[in-house]
Amino acid sequence: MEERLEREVNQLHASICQALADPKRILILYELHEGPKTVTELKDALRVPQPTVSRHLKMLREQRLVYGERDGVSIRYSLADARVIDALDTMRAVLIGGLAQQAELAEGLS
Amino acid sequence: MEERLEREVNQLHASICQALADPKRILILYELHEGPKTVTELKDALRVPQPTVSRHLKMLREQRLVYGERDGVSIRYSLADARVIDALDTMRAVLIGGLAQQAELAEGLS
DNA sequence: TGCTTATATACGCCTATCCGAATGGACGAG
DNA sequence: CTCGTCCATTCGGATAGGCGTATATAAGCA
Repeated sequence: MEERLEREVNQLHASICQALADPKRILILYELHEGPKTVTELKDALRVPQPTVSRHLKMLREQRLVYGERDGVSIRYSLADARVIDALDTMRAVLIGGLAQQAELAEGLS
Repeated sequence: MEERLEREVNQLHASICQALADPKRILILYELHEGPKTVTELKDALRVPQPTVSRHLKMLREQRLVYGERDGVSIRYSLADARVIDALDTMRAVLIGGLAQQAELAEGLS
């Protein structure tokens, strides 16, 4: 049973990572880190069609990474947990580390 | 041009997150965090067919999250950067936070 | 009610990913 | 060299994700 639960938590863990596995969603999260924004503001900032933004927001909502509050005619989205940005920054650092290592290798070949 | 570069880095950022977006790969990374392991050891620990392990390792290798060194007849894999585990732990904390919030909501309904 | 703006969803298409089963390739023992 | 072990890759089918277009829902206002 503990086995079963652990598998499920792991599945959720993967799902939440999956939500980060798209460039546009990453951009959305970084945008929201600067403060709450409406769908229109996001679509203008990212230069992406509105349905695309909404679909990505839906996925982020389902993973509880963001939430939206109606504000008159528009809906203002916010980060649900700023730690997501920490995780993204860490992954970016790992990425840079990998690129540096790759560059060293290339250097060695010359 | 700066625009172009930023898009590319973002794509890589997403790719590296994509590598985390699978339960088995998450388990592999946590296993490797305990120390280097061979493919056979991983397949036994995760109770997964060997080709599956190899395919996942390939993806992790391509993202430079792990690397393998031949050790006689087997290949010993290691984490390339322990910070990946930090990021995973952070995401797991975010996940737990979301679940707690979900539980509060459910509580409120009773 | 009727119109406009803002957001969400549905549909169809394409691409990517996952898996299991089978195959291929590298190493060491004898 | 041959065999057995360990690991990697390929193939085919099923599933999921992303996008653009078109459409639906919701709020505000006349």
